[in-house]
Amino acid sequence: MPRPDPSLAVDPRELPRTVAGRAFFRRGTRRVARDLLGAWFVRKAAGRWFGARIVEVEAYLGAGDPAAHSFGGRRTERVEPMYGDGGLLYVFQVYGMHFCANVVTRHAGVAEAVLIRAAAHPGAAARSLAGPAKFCRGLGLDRRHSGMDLVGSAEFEIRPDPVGRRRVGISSRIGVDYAGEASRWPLRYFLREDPAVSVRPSSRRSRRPRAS
DNA sequence: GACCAGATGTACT
DNA sequence: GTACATCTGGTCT
Repeated sequence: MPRPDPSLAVDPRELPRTVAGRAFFRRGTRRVARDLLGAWFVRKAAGRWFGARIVEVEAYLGAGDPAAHSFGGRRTERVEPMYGDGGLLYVFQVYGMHFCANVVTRHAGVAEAVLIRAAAHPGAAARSLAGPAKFCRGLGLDRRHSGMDLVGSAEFEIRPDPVGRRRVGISSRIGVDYAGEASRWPLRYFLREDPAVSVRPSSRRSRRPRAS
């Protein structure tokens, strides 16, 4: 079981007090996505606390969203956690070597989720969590965590930012060109001017067509 | 900034 | 069997 990066250690006394409960995750997916900005993703492992502050997310809107793994009601073993109750973790592997973590939203049977694209930690290099796979690597998340609960868990919790939302940027989602029109939907949310945001507007690359 | 390789699970034929 | 993925790091210009 991969461990969190030691540089992501946190002092529980310095985290926001409130722990997100079931109701937080059962709200509308875009609402949850925005409210995850600034929130701390916390993992307790080996008797220590680790975590990072979420600075960039994307909403995936279930059966009606061609970019979502649950598009058209697709229901396979991999995506099953998306059909669970709000507050579950959905972790999947891409490109054979990377993992991406999502927070499941709404209620059981509605397969929507929020992808965590980037986070930050005062003790870690500025861009070390700038990307969904980097976030998973930093926190030691992989497929075995898919389906775990972020509510009432001994290992995971989300602590929303009590300060409220700061300057939020909105754009289209990254890396979903295969989804056609839906790739332009404004479902990516990020904290403006945070150095850990994974893709800067000026450096976004257009996806190359896959070589055959 | 642009381009490319990497390594394998997952979905579908 | 086959195509491709909610990506990253390195190289080259």
